[in-house]
Amino acid sequence: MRQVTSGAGLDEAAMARALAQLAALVKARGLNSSATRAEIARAALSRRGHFSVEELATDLRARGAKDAHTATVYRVLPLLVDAGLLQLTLVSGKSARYERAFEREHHDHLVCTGCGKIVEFEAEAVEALQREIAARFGFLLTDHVHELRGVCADCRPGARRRRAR
Amino acid sequence: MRQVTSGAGLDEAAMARALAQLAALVKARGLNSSATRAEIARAALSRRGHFSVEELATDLRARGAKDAHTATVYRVLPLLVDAGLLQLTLVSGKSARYERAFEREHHDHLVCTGCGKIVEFEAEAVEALQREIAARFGFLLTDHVHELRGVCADCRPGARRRRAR
DNA sequence: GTGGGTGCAAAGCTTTTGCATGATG
DNA sequence: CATCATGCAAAAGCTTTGCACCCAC
Repeated sequence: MRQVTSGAGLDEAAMARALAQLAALVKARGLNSSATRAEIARAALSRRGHFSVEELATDLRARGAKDAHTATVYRVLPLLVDAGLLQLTLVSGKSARYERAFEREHHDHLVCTGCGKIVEFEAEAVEALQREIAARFGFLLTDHVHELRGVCADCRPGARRRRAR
Repeated sequence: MRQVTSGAGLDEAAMARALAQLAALVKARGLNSSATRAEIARAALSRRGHFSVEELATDLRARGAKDAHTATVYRVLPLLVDAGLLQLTLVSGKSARYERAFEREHHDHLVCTGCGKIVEFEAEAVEALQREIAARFGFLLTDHVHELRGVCADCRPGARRRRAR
């Protein structure tokens, strides 16, 4: 298994590919195009790591001019997920969190319950087992949630203090 | 890997053991005993499968007499989890769902997105890999969320599409 | 012009919290 | 009687929805 990094943001060419992919879905569904939607997509894809709807809405507000309202963001995000630009992650916790999925490899999460640190990893052996399990019960696997929770080295006794957060 | 069944409810002896375990935690924490709390524990342990807080509260109301209020159920459930009687599960979805953990073996879930069917399975190989992954990053694993989502055989038309992750 | 998209406000749900009252040790 | 537990109501998130208006096709 190996660690996976969030990597840098998308360059303009990649951003264009992402928007094209979104446009394709929009067209396929017979929807209209929209500057606001594209703006939300840009903001979302510019984010590093995991973000909440509220954080994204704040970013959009900071971009000045056109500020997409929270309700609109809520309406648009599922579309971005369907378009493969984003994915929903880190299910534990109250509010939904997203992260970029476009031109990123699949990965799961290891979260420290002490400091909140998140390690992203990819383990093909686990993926294979998941497919095997699903097949064994006659399921066609479409998706999965896999989050490991534990205490990282820094947050364990032996290291120093443990600061709340 | 193998399937795990919810099994029948607890018999009276097991119920007594569960309540004793809860009492032990209560004592350890210097809390008071309480009939309401025991009643909530009984109702929760009598449930089959997965249940929401609201469903449990309804059960309690149906038991007549003493009806524990929803707020109380919310307050008590975490204690039952800490006592090892229940565990939080099926994280996808809006509201929290619990299931009995007392005298049951660990398992994860395979959920059909078509009909909602849930298969509970136990895969030691996956557990081992999870420990290995955590160790590799210096984490002490305390918990995990692992939910596979797919479409079961009954919900798939004879012609089968393809959609792997 | 028709139908989708968005801003805004209000509603909806689930969960948490404050306070007064009642139970426990 | 000093705490803890509970009922009740109200608040507090997070997310969805209704409606009027705007924009794309």
